[in-house]
Amino acid sequence: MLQMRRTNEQKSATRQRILDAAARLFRLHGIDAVGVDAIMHAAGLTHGGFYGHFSSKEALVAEVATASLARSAARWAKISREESSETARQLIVGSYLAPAHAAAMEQGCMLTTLGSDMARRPEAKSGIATSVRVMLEALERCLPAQGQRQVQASLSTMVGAVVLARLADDPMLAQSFLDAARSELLGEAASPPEAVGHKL
Amino acid sequence: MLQMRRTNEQKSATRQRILDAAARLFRLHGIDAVGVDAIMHAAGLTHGGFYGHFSSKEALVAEVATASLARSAARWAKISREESSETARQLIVGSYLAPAHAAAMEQGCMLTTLGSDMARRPEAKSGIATSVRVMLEALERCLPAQGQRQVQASLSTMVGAVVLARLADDPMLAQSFLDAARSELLGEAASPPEAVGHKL
DNA sequence: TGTACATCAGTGAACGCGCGTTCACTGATGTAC
DNA sequence: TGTACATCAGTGAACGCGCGTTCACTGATGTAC
Repeated sequence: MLQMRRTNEQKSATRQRILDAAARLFRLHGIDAVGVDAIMHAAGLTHGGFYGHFSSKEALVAEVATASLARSAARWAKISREESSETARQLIVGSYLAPAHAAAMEQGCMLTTLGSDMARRPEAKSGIATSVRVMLEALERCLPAQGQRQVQASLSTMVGAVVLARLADDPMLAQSFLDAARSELLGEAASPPEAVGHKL
Repeated sequence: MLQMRRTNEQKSATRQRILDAAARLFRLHGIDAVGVDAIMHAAGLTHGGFYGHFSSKEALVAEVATASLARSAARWAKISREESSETARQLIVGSYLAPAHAAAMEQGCMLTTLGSDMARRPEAKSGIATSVRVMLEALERCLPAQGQRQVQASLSTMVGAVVLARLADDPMLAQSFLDAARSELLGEAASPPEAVGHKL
C-alpha cells in the first residue's frame, strides 16, 4: 500500500510528461495537426496508453491550455510579489517582448501561440480566463501608475505585438513590433543587446 | 471566343465563391477543422471540382489568407484617405474594437481569427505582411500625432484586445478588453450605445 | 527468505471514419458548316 | 436556321492514409503467506 504510492507517483509523472509533450507540440504545429500518436511518442510511450491518462484528446487539450497558462500566470504573480516593480517589469514585460519569445513558438505564451484556436474551444476558456485575471493582477502590481483599464490595454499590446511579430515575413518588421510595444510599456528605445531569456 | 469570356467569368465567379466560403469556414472552425468537402458544399458544389480551381488545400489557404487580409487593408487605406482623420479613426479603430467584431468570428479580421495559425504557414506570411504594412500606413494617417512606432503598438493593442476578448469566458471581461483598448487609442470611456457594424 | 498470485501501467493490433486527392464521366454551352 | 461536333466546369465513386479510440495482452512490481 505504501509502495503503491510510489507507483502512483510514477504514473502521475508519466501523465505530466504527456502534458508537457502535448503543450510543446500543440504550440509548435497547432492542435489539430498533432495526433495522439505523436504526443505519446514524444513522451516516450505508445499511443494505446493515452486513454489510461486522459478520457479523450479534447480533454487533454483543455488541460494543457489550463495548466500551461496557469504556470505562466503563477510565475508572473510570484515575480510581481517578490521583486521590485522595475525588476518585475523587466522580467515580465521585457522577456515577453524579447525576440527569444517570438522565436520560440514551442514554448511561447499560449495566448499568442494558440490564442485564436482556444477561442473556438469553450471547454478551455474558463481556465484561460482565470489565468488571464491573475496575469492582469500581476501586471497591475508592476506597471507604474496604471489602473485596471490601462493594464488590460497593456496586456493586449503585449499579446498583439508577439502575434504580429510572428506573422511578419521580414525580421526587421517583426523586431519593430516588439520594440514598439516595449517602448510603449517600458519607455525603452529598443531591445537590450542581451535579451533576457523567456521562461514560458 | 467572345462567349468564352462569359464562361471564364462564370468560372472565376465560382472560384470567388469557393474563396469566400473557405474564408468564412476557416475563421469559424479553424483551418484544419474544415475539409475541402465542407468548403465546396458551402459554395454549392461537390468536392471533386475543387482541383479545377486550386492545386491543393494548402494553396487555397495561402490565397484565402492573402486575399482576405488584403481586402481589409484596402478598406482601411480607402477610409484613411477619403475621410477626416476623426471619422476614419472611428470607422477603423472603433469598429475593430466593437463588440460586433469580437462576436462575429466568421468574418473577423484574420489577424485575430487565424493569427497564431498563420504564423505556422510560411507560404501565407509574405501576403499577410504586405497587408499589415498597408494597415499600418492607414493607421498612421488617422491616429493623431503618432509616429510609426506608436502606430505599431496601437495595431498590436487592437489585435491583442480582440484575441483576449474572445478568450474571456465572462462577457464583462471581454467587453472590458475592448473598452480598455478603445479608451487607450481613441480616448473614449466606453463603447457607444449603438456600435458601428464591423465590415471585415 | 521464497514462492504463488494479483494488480495495473503500458503495448500494439485492429476498428471505423473522414481526410486530401484522382479520374473517368456527364451534360450544358459554344463553334463550324 | 438546323445539325454534328468540341470544349470543359462540375460530378461522384474510388484511392490510400492517418486519425481518435478500443481492447485483449504482457510483464514488471507489490502483496500474501
